[in-house]
Amino acid sequence: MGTPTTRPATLDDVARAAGVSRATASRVLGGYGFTSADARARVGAAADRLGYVPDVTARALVRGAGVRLVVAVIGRAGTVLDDPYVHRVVSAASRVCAPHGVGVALEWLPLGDPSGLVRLGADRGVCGVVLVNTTPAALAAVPARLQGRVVSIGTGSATVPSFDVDNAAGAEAVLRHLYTTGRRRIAMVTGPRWLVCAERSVTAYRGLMRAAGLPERVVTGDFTTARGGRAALEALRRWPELDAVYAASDATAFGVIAALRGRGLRVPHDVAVAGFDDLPYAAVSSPPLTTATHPVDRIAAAAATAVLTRASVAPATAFASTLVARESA
Amino acid sequence: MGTPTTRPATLDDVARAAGVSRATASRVLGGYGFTSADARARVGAAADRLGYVPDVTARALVRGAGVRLVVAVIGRAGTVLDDPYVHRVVSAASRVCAPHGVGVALEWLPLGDPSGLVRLGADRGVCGVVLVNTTPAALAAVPARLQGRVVSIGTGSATVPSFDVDNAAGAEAVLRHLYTTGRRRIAMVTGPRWLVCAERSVTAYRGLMRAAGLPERVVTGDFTTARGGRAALEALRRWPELDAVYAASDATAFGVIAALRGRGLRVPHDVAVAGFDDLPYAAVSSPPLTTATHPVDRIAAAAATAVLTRASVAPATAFASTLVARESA
DNA sequence: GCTTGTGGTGGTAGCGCTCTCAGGTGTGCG
DNA sequence: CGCACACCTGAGAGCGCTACCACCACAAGC
Repeated sequence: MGTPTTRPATLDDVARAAGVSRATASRVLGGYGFTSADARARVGAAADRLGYVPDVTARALVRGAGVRLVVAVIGRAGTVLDDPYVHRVVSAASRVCAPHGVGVALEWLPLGDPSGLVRLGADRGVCGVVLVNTTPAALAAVPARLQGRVVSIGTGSATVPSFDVDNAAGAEAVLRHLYTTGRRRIAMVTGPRWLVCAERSVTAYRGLMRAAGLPERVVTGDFTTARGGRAALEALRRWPELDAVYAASDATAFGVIAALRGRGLRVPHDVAVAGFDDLPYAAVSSPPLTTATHPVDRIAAAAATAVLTRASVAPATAFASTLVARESA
Repeated sequence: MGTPTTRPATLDDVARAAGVSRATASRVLGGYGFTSADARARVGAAADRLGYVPDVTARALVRGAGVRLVVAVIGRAGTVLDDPYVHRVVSAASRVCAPHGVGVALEWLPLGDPSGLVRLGADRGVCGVVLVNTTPAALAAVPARLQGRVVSIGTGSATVPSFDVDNAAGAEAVLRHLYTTGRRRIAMVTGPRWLVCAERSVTAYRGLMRAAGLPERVVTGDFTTARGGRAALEALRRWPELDAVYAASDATAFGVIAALRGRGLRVPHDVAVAGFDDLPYAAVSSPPLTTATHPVDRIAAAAATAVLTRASVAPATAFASTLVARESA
């Protein structure tokens, strides 16, 4: 339980209480090297009698391990940090890191200038980096010292393993649903065009449309609700006949729905709308949004785990995305 | 800029390059003690020529300062960590901490058993704690070593300063709006009853109803959408005549609206619904939700800053909440 | 006997930093 | 001239921990 003393117990205290040397106590607590059953018992007992908690700071110092994981978000402006997507990444990473005594820091890497990575590479406090919204420039800017400590959510590279949702499969599931429910004049509102992983959805959309002999109708979005609304109006202007919109994110879809309604169109009766992400609100929006799942928490947890354990991981891990058919499409 | 060497530069490297002792370099970089203009110039130049970044780990070790801030969420089950509210607290805290080389860790303190605080008190890696969803039990369990390093979002105590939204003012703004738009049979769906800060809204509601000579209609909720829906049905059963619902959170309000519609009632024509939080989705929901602002980001940033700077702060800081009148009420 | 393990232990050198302390060099003043 | 004082500097002692290394005891093999 731990006697509440003024000063937290140190390894020395534990060793002294157990009648062994600091080295032996360290071996027992660290679980390495040879230790007798007797030593293990005594050190263990002493440790939890004193409420011993290892000092991650000292440990990191001597191991050169670092003490916080940086979630580096690449984007156009500081506001990308407000994206609920980023929130979920940070929370999931934090939950993985907490038991290791590792903290999480959220940082912004301006789009086109990922030189901040150099500083992160020089910072000994950093035990690893999770890149969000990867760009080729960022991948190229990863400093040598960080090799093997950087992972990416989104597209990776030979040296940076990636963890991502299977955008193509998600897009296909949604588009197939639109098709089987009779929609043929389907437009897509994309994510930001510089985002490699967002482009995968567009590629999937184009491929599917072509395969079905349907015309391609693409409008650029940026994952936000506001832009989604504007994109919907543009789509309507260019293709007044459209009967479905596939939005690259749920937030976009909400904007699309609001804009369509503003034009007097009924969703899904006149125009079906589907999103991507399956945000919590998607289930309670009006109408409830048809979308595809995006297991951000599992993705971020896997990414953080990979950094923390430094285990060798596959260069690219894809997480399944499945259709959630509700009422908007 | 920093020449990309294999090993990040240390203070020794900087001192040697500047031709001064480590102590002088430390004084210059740390900005304390006496330093000559000459020394300052040379050390500064050497530092950024070498791309020197102080090792927060070593610094924390010698200062006994800790290296991560813990956001401790008190709640019924592990799932409270998925609350978007918590996400925002973590992100805002992280943004404040990042420049200091401090990470953020998210932890869950089971409701009724805040003994985890004892462990945090023994953990030298922890530089402070931000308590979310404070309970009296948690306030009492704060270990001595953590005194002055713990703040609370929600109600505090003599030793734990608090930062919170002005629930009462927010509730009043919303209820006044309902009243002036002609609603008289107003029910409230509350937050969790054990949450001190949530009870402040209920108290405000009761006071206002009483002052207006209106009957009090209170149903217990827990801030979730699902519970909001069930609470709305219960309210409808008990008071079929009601013409407005004040939900203690936007998430609750969404559940309420969905449930009311399920009963064939129109919002706001038959029943007005207002929430509290002003989530991003509130602006695009259908109908757009009337609610009151909850500046979580500013609150969390202030809380984190207080812990980090250890400056003396007022025992309780309230952040204004203002009405956002949209269409649901 | 001597070697070569095998299982266990303690001494101790740092990791990179901060900060105290003992000095050193002026400058002003009695 | 002596003394106080302000300004500046470097040596060095650790912060708590890990891990390298030397050592010891005992057993087995030649």
